Formats: sequence, C-alpha cells, structure tokens
Amino acid sequence: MLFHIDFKTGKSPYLQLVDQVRYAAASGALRAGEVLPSVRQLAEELRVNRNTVAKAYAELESQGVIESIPGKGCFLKETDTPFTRSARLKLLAKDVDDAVVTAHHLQIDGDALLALVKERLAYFAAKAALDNE
Amino acid sequence: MLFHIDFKTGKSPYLQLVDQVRYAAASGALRAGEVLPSVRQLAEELRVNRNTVAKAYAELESQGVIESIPGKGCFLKETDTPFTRSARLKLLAKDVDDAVVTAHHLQIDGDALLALVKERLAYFAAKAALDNE
Amino acid sequence: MLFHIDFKTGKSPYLQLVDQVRYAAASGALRAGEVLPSVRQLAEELRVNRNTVAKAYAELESQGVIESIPGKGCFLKETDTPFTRSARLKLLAKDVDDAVVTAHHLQIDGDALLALVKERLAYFAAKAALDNE
Amino acid sequence: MLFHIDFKTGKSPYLQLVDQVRYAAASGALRAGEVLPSVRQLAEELRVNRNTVAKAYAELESQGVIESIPGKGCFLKETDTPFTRSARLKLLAKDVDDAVVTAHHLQIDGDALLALVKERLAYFAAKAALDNE
DNA sequence: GTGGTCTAGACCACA
DNA sequence: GTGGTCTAGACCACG
Repeated sequence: MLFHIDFKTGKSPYLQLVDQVRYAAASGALRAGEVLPSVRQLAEELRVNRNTVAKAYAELESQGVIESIPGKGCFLKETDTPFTRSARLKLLAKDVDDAVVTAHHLQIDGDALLALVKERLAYFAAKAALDNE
Repeated sequence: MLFHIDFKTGKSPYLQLVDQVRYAAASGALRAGEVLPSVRQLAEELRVNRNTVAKAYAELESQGVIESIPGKGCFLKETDTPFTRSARLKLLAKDVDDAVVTAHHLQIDGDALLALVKERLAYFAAKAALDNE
Repeated sequence: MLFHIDFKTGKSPYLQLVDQVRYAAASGALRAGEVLPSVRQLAEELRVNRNTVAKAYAELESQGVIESIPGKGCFLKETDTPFTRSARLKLLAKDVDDAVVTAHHLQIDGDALLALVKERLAYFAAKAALDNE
Repeated sequence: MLFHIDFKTGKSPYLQLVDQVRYAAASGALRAGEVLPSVRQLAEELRVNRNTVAKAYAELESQGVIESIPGKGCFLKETDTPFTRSARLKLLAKDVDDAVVTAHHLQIDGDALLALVKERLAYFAAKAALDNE
C-alpha cells in the first residue's frame, strides 16, 4: 500500500492522492517509466470510487507528471516541464509562501525555517539516491 | 495581518482560519484572554464573507479554543496543551516538504529553492515592518 | 445559444465544449473578464449532465483559458501563457500537422493550404476587430 | 504511408482511419476497384491492434465505401458522390481553424504560424520523398 | 484486463 | 444562487 487516504482531514481525497503520487515521484519511490496501480485496483485499496482515482490521475496527467495510455495503464513520466523559469518560480513561490506564513504562525524564525528546508532537501536527496542504487 | 486566506489551495477558507488561530494560540502569538478581531472586521481584512469567519469562530468555540461572549467579542481561552517546539517543527515540515516536492517537479534545484525562501522571508519581513509603522 | 453539442460526431461532448469556448475566446465572441454561462444553466441548454459541463470548465481552467471562482462563476482570463516558446511551438505543430495531413488526404496542395491559413487568419482578425468596436 | 493515427487527439483510432479512407477515396488518392492494405499489414504500419483496423474496415463496408471479399482483400467501391473542391476546402478549414485558435491562445502571431505551416509542409514533403526512394 | 466518458443524484462550501 | 466533490453504475474503445 503505497498510498493512503485520510477522510478526516477535510482535504479532497483526489487531491491527497495527487500529492502522494507527486511525493512518491520526488522521493524516488516511483521511477520514470514505472507503471502506477490501475484505477480499479487502487480505488478498491483506498476504499474510494473509481472516478475519484481517475480524477486524480487525470489531474496528474494534465500536470505532466504521469502519462496514461488507454488500454495499457498509467506511467510515470520523465520530469521535463514546459514552463518558463519565471512561471516555475512563481508556482514554487506559492508553496514557499505557505511555509513562510506557517512558520510565522508557529513562531519559528527564518533561520530555523532555512535549516529545516536544508534538512528536508537532504532527506529527499538521500532517499532518491537510495532508490537509485 | 496575523491571518491570511489562500483561495487557490482547495482547502476551505474557514478551515484555514481555524488552523491559523490554533497555530497562533499554540505558538504564543496570541495569549490567553486576548480578544480576537471582530467577525466583520476580520471578514473585511480577509476579503471573505462574514458567514465564513463566523463559521470558523463557531468551530473554534466548539473545540474549546476560544470563548465567544455575545456583545463583547471572542476571547482566547487557556491553552492547556501548547505545542512543543518539535511538534511545531513537524507541522512546518509538511509545508516545507510540499515546497521541496514542487521544486523537484519544476526542476528547480536546492540552492535556487533556498534562495527563494530567503527572498520570500525578506519580502514578508519588509511587509511586516511597513505595517508596524 | 453560443454553444452547441453534436452527439453524432463521436467526439466527446466535453471536448466539443472546450473547443467551442476556446474558439469563442479567440474570435472575440468572449472577452477577457467576461462571465461564462453557469454550469447548471449551460448543462440544461445543451441537454447534458452538469458534470459534463463541469469537466469542460475544469479542463479550460487547467489550460489557463478561464478562471473559476467557487460561489461566483467562471470568467474568461487574459491570454498569458506560462509556456516556453519552444513548448508553445511544439503544441501548435500538432495542430498544424493535423491540417497538413488532412490537406494531403484531400489532395489539396501546399500553396492552397497556405492560402487557406491566410484567409482564416484574416477572418479571425476581422471578427475580433469587429467585437472590439 | 497514406494513413496515420494520432493517439493523443481523443478521437477513436478506428474512426480516424474511417475518415482517412473516405477522404482518400473522395479526393482521388484511392481509385475505385483499388485494393486496400491488408488488415494485419495496416495494423503493423499504424502500430495499432488488428481489431481496430478490422473494425474500421467493417464500418466502411457497412457505409458502402469498400467491399470486403473474404480471402482476397478489401476493395474500394465506386464513389458516386466525390467531394467537390469547395467541400474539401470546407473540411480542411476545420483543421486550419483549430490551428489558428490554438495559435491565438499560445500567443503565436500569424506570421509565425504561416512559417510553421511552411516548415511542416517541407518536413512532410521531405519525408514523402524519402519513402519513395 | 486497461483508461475514458457520461448520467443521475447527493452533499458541501461559499456569496 | 455559484462551483467542487463524491458515489454508483453504465457503456465504449482498446489490447
């Protein structure tokens, strides 16, 4: 069971799945070209309707994270974004701002936030390196 | 501006507000007995319907985080379980991980991400300084 | 009735709608900032399920053509693509190739195709100019 | 390669093939009595399942466009209503309009579009020349 | 077996 | 009133 849905958070199940697949791809748990669980199978595992999984997969395909081939399955794509660098930085800034705001609310100062970012970067790099062995 | 709503995240505005008040309370940004902004004032600041703020306050009251005294306002109750620093870092790590994952998919490397975090920290600091004048 | 679905073509109703909205935007029939018909209303007009219209609108939003604001409606966005020029040319080449292949199948030579492209460009430009008066 | 399937368009491969055969017949690229490629050969060329080609041929036979003689092959029947040049241009205009609309949304101007059309025409011509060697 | 689409009907969050 | 999400169940195209 690579993925799991939490029905209590209030976050859409399909968005949870989207995030988890993206996370798995970034951490190396899923590799480029690898096949994802089928829609039907995953829906059963997650106790969710088929459409919900299909919606998540459709979203991931529109984001360019996976490629779905009707009749065959869904596959993780090479990461290769078509966005301009400025557009990419803008998208990323949204997530960064979320973290900065949360840090502020939690009374965690900038240096501690930067240290945390470094730690998480190292963590992901280590995980991805491990999976590449 | 202690609080802020993001309309694009998919998360309910009222739930965002609930979390932010809880964070502020847990981190000490708000203290026990302190008065919260009025519903109409906060609704205006956040560009949100008054019902939305009212719903968040109602939810917070039912959670025992605040106490609403009709005609006087809403007050923060004693927090008997303030978050420890490590618990707060764990919460923050969620947001940081989101940013790290997004950076990976956007093919933005760790150094550029760190630079962006510094930039956004500086931006928010400057904004806060301006608001304090 | 700006839009219309043809159930006999075999093309997905939701994709037909997507194309028609894009066409309307390109030809000036819809202007930036303008509100689109509501999901419910359009579904009724087109004799289609609400979900089908919603899916088309979701696709258009992910393409950056419209912006949907929950509780308010869907609005046509300014055209401002975040893609790199090479990515854009690649996307456009797909459509151009379709036309070139069709021309070949229909035994229409290159010069006639170029003439037709010029004519259609002029047609769209004239229509957009008309709507801007 | 008279025919070609696009897997990303959302249109059924078998319907694409049906249209292309009809176009070829209507435009004179295929003549009455001429034999069509065998099912297995065409399936291999188009990288498609044999069932798909068989289905297209069955559809064409039921439309009266071709005649299938078991053990011998499929033959084009007399076309009693060949498309006029203006009808063919009208069909082609659909594809051209798609390209023009896409160019608009991708903010690619008319001159660049015309240049791209010329380039793709040259590319296909070169490919065709190579195939004829 | 795979993914894609559509319908019908329900509930939620928001203005 | 708006859009968003989910379920249940059906059919299609494809391999």
